[in-house]
Amino acid sequence: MSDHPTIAVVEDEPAIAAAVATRLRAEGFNVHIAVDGPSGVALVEQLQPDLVVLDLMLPGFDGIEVCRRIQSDRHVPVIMLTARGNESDLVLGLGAGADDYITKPFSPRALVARIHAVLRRTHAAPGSGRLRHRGVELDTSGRTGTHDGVAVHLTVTEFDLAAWFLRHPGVVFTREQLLQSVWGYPDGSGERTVDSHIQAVRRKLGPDFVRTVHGVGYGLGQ
Amino acid sequence: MSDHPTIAVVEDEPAIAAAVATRLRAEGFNVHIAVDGPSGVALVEQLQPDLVVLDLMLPGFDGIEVCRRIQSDRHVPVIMLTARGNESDLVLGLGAGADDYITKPFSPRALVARIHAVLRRTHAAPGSGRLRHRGVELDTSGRTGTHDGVAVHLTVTEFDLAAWFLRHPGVVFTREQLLQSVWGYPDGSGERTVDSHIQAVRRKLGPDFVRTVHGVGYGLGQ
DNA sequence: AACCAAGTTCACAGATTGATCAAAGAAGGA
DNA sequence: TCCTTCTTTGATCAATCTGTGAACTTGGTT
Repeated sequence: MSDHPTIAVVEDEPAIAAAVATRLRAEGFNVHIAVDGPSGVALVEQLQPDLVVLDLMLPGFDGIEVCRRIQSDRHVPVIMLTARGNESDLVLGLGAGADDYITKPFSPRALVARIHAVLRRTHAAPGSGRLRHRGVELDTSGRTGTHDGVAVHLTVTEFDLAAWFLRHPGVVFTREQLLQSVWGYPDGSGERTVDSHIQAVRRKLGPDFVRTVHGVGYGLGQ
Repeated sequence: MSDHPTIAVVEDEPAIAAAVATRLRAEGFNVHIAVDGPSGVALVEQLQPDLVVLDLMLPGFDGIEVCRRIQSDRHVPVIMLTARGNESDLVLGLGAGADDYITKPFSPRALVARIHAVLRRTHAAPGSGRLRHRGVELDTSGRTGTHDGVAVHLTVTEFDLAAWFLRHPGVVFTREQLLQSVWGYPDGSGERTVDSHIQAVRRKLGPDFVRTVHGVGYGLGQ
């Protein structure tokens, strides 16, 4: 994690987005903005922010859908922005994994207060011990895993390897890098070792869980 | 256990849920929200909160059912929210294991007061309580245990070890961690000691009570 | 199409780790 | 003190995991 928390703001009204961003930057946050659903999802996946401020009324597809997609990979704290009185959306939003909400119009101060509250809450329990991606879920405290809802048995190495990929989505590692970081080996010991365990992980968590990059190495499947 | 008590709020009206959550957070509680029965049950199982605030009128399946499922694993204090005058539900709710109730509309202050009262009652005597999991039940005040209803004799170490697992469901501990936390030993003293007591606990509380994680240690059986 | 490089699969020997047991040592009560 | 009960420890055996090479398949290049 960085020094200052990173926040993604997904909001289509530029005036509001800019106002929020300015205020949050003044508070010392690192702020990035997206103006519609698809780019919001992309931003969150790329940025891996500490928190997302999400407008429920968005062009493209709506905030509920964004919320769901954001959460499918891993849990990111979400604060929803909503029009007053839109109760049903709220219910859906909280159900889709939002952590809190605030109704428009809101004061910047109120938003900042909520953000601090949510960050305090989620950071205190670091990572919450759960890693998710597609149909795969790992519980790092219990060292258990599920694939499409069914529990799978993972050996220590398999678990560590899978967890490594889940913690570094989108990054491709060479076999040597994996031996160093996952195994802790100094260097050069058998590269087939990695292949073997990749095979085991694929068998247990699905063939597409890890992606092969020919001539380079492996990374988390898209 | 954490510094601040954790509370799960299961309530479908977002306005009420949010109001309650805000108030409770201001009191220093860790608050999580679910908006229907099924996700409520899931939340409680995942979160293992210190207390549950539960609306009796819920979409999905009703609060009584939620209450029953929540309690099946272990006892969690439950405060029910109910509409005034719905006496029959109250009776059912209290029968299903709720600890207290409060009728809508209620003042946040009243709810907070009840929560403190219930927590005092259950937490204050930290040695008095019941721990449950599957067919195993431990009475921490009497230091007695039952397995599938029949009383079993547990030695001090066995009881403490079993209780430790019950208080940390889903978490896997190394032998060294167990020696530190259950035995209070500084380090390095015989790891076979742990094995021996695990064996004893298994013999008395069932082979699946503790789960072995090869290469890591032990955890409460799933 | 043919070729070479890189990735996949498989089986198994060796190593690591866990289960079990017996017995010595400690603690506590009669 | 003696006896009982509990705890700890080391030895042995069984289960499980890891690393490795060889055969085989796939992908990229000329």
